[in-house]
Amino acid sequence: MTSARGTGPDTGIKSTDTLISILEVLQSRDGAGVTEIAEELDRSKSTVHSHLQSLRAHRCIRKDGTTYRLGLRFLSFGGHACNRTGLLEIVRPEVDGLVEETGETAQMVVEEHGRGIYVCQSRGAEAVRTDSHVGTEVGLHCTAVGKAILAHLPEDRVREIADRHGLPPRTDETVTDLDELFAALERVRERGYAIDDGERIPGIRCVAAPVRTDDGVIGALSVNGPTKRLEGEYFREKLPSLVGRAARVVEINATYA
Amino acid sequence: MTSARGTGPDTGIKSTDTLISILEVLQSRDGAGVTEIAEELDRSKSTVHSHLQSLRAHRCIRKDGTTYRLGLRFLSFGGHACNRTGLLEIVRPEVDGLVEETGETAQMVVEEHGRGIYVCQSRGAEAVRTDSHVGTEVGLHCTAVGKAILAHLPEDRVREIADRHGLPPRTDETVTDLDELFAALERVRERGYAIDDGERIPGIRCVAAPVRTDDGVIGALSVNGPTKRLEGEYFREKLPSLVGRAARVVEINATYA
DNA sequence: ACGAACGTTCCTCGTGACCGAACCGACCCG
DNA sequence: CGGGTCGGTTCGGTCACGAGGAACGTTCGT
Repeated sequence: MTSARGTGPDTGIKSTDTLISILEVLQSRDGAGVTEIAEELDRSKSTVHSHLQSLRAHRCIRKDGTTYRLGLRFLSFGGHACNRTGLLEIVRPEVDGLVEETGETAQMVVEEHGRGIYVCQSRGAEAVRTDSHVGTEVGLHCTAVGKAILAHLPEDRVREIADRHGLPPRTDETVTDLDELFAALERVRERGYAIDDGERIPGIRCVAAPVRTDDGVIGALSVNGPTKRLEGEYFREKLPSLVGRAARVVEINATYA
Repeated sequence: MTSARGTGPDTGIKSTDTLISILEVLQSRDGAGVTEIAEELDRSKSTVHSHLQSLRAHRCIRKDGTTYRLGLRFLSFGGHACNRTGLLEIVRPEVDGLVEETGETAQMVVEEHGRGIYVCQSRGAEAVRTDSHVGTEVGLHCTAVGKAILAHLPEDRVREIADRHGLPPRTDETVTDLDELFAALERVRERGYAIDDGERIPGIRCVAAPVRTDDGVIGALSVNGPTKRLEGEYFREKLPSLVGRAARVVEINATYA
């Protein structure tokens, strides 16, 4: 069984391990007190307290009364991370365009360390409210964006990712078998786009197209919405063509920038 | 002069100090190598290296060939930080609305630790390209959003912030005197909105309105654009009324959520 | 007014962060 | 091809410093 000290890897600088585990607790609870964190991580209150003090001195967390919360400084770090290539500038108009054309939710997801991260999202007026937003992490095997990305990664890379993160089921529809996943990826390559039919959230369908440059896949664009609105010819023909076109525009702008 | 060990405070957990200083270097350079970071921070290569290894194991940074870069995981932390109240959900439509009405750039800025951080931004087709994006940090004294926020903070809080961060000049127009700043804040309170006329970036004007709830100011909304398009009655009357109306909508939705 | 629960401070001990130096591999010269 | 340079990576000893327990202060609720 895994150690009582959270779930993170125990490697390199130990203080960093505890630091990150504290951040993870803050993230999972939307803020917490010293005792709460200490118990969760099975560490002394004083240890947690001094870490929190240090993080606060660096403006990484904020203290509202007696509860500590993640700070906005991480947005600053993260913003730099995904804006360094000017990617957002290129992506936003296309994501907004997809929302205008469909009225649903559209987003751009980028792969990093075998996980998908939303870097841009736009929601239509009638769009369903999901819990996802910029910064949300998703597994690659259970989302359309994920499969669109995986389909264009080298096979051993896919195995490595599946090995590292597993294929945890999110709903009854989630692909949990590696061979089955590879078959799905083959279909994605044939069609040029990926779909997710309730594999992450029941009742939610999603169409995604990969965004590829000379460096390989840099991410995927997608539109998602309720199954009842996304069906028939619209779901099978129109939506893939809209998403695909947007993805190609991003590709072109990304390669000449 | 300042110490050779970066600029951060030396308090609490020392490893955290070095960790953050490394992140700061990565941020300021858009990625860097081990040696480069070690020299910048005046530390041994091995120290920097083990920190980088550790950060990478936690998916906080990525390694492209031989250069290390900030990772998207920070977006995940930051996203949680600014989305916990559902604020973004409320703000985005208003920011987008302002862009539609003006064609310029609009944004929401939130104060934290005496600095302003962009949590939402939208750019019109004709909007000027500035270097700001979600996650960008700005000083409060030299921006319209900042002054809109400061104007509704307690006076001692303002002094504290000015004391901590100073009033560094960004352009010839920047307010650098504390009394002058207080006078400006008084005008902001009278008018209900704040302006920035080239105080941060020459040739760029900005109109901002505070967003206040029972908890105090939670941030400010603003529109900015080139001086030549933002002038006369439009700048003095129309724009403030548009921005103010959007801010009030956010206020209402934020208090009943 | 009392007790409980929590955040904060203090102090002591054992360890892990730091460094220097050696190692390795890539790249660039002649 | 071979030597040199520049970068990243590995290794082991040392001593500052982070961990932890206990005591203290404060803020609740009753």
